[in-house]
Amino acid sequence: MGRTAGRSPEETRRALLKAAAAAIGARGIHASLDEIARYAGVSKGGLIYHFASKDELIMELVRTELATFQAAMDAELDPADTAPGRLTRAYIRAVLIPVADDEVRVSLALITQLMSLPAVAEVARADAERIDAALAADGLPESVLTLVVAAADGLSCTPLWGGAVNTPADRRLAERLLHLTRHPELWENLPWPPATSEP
Amino acid sequence: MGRTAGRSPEETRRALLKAAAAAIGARGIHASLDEIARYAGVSKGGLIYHFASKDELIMELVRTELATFQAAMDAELDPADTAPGRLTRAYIRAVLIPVADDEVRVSLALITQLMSLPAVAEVARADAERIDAALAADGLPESVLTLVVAAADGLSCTPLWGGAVNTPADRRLAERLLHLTRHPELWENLPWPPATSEP
DNA sequence: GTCTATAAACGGATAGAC
DNA sequence: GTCTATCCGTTTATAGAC
Repeated sequence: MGRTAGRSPEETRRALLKAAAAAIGARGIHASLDEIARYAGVSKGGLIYHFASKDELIMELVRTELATFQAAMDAELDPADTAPGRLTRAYIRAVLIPVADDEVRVSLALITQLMSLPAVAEVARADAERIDAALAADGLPESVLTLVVAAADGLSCTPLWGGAVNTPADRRLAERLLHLTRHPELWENLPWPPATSEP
Repeated sequence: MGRTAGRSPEETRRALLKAAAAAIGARGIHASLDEIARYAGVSKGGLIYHFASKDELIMELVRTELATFQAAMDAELDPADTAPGRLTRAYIRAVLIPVADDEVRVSLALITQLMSLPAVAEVARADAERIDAALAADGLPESVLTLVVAAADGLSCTPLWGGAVNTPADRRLAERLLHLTRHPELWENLPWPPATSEP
């Protein structure tokens, strides 16, 4: 798809990154340069002109993906919301945004494929740590934070196993998670049994 | 590792499947037959004797992995537990079993690598649907089921992003999830706001 | 039942034409 | 700035020896 003529280098680069995301998400990390290039409407030689190696293309793709999620979180941050948990609420909303069903699967497949490369895993780990630290400093009790983050992550990764996303039940749960971040005492004050082991 | 002589065909097959799981989990779906074979202590030719093609090896591996999870769930089913939610409790325990930290990452990497093959994705989807149906018939209110399954899934997939697993907070959450399956009214009777949209 | 040798295809990357 | 042609290493799979 896409023509060759009349495209700026920037546009070509973007087209190549988009093609790489689609190809790798659909066919795995070993989608060939030839495939990616053709999907972007350029030749393999043309791809190599823009990205010196496959590794370079992939690392750029990873940086783009991580930046995209960060941007989504920023966009979901409500400026009017200054209560504890505001960042956690943005995280929940950001994690559950891409409701375009099959898109989720491709996106998850992409990131997991990318994670199989050690260099990528390291970058992603550092990024995850950064987000975790920010969430931990968001003013919510740890027990509530653990719950809502785990549940949001769980909802977002069901397509990994082929499950459906964004069902009515999922949306209702997401709303309740958001509610809990505003009223953490609801969860904390439930009559929990005493912890079973370790002091 | 492992000698060639004095091994029954069944043992060799099992060794090859185990080697394939290790190699693919560690190095991706394109771990070569040569690597897998050497890891199992046989030659590439020997591998091909037992599995006619790489696809056949992989599909067998997938069937094995899915059966292993099912077996874990069965093992976690408490015969003395006849209350509603017994299957869900087994699911939560099974999902959170492999506490051997780095093992989780390899196992998750394996399944996501395998999922990049369409044939595998189809088999896994059918299996997930089967489990979902069983859980839905487990006698828990939908809202509680959705919560505990999502949270358990979320806990189990954090290593995907490089996060730690089985932290004290995680274990505490897991216990609370199990508790909720025995007392679903705790969750249901919380003062939730009315649903925001759709009738 | 397993191994060696080899065929056939494919992948990434380079050189240089246009 | 992009494409063609090509090299070279790797991979799957086969044929046939042991």
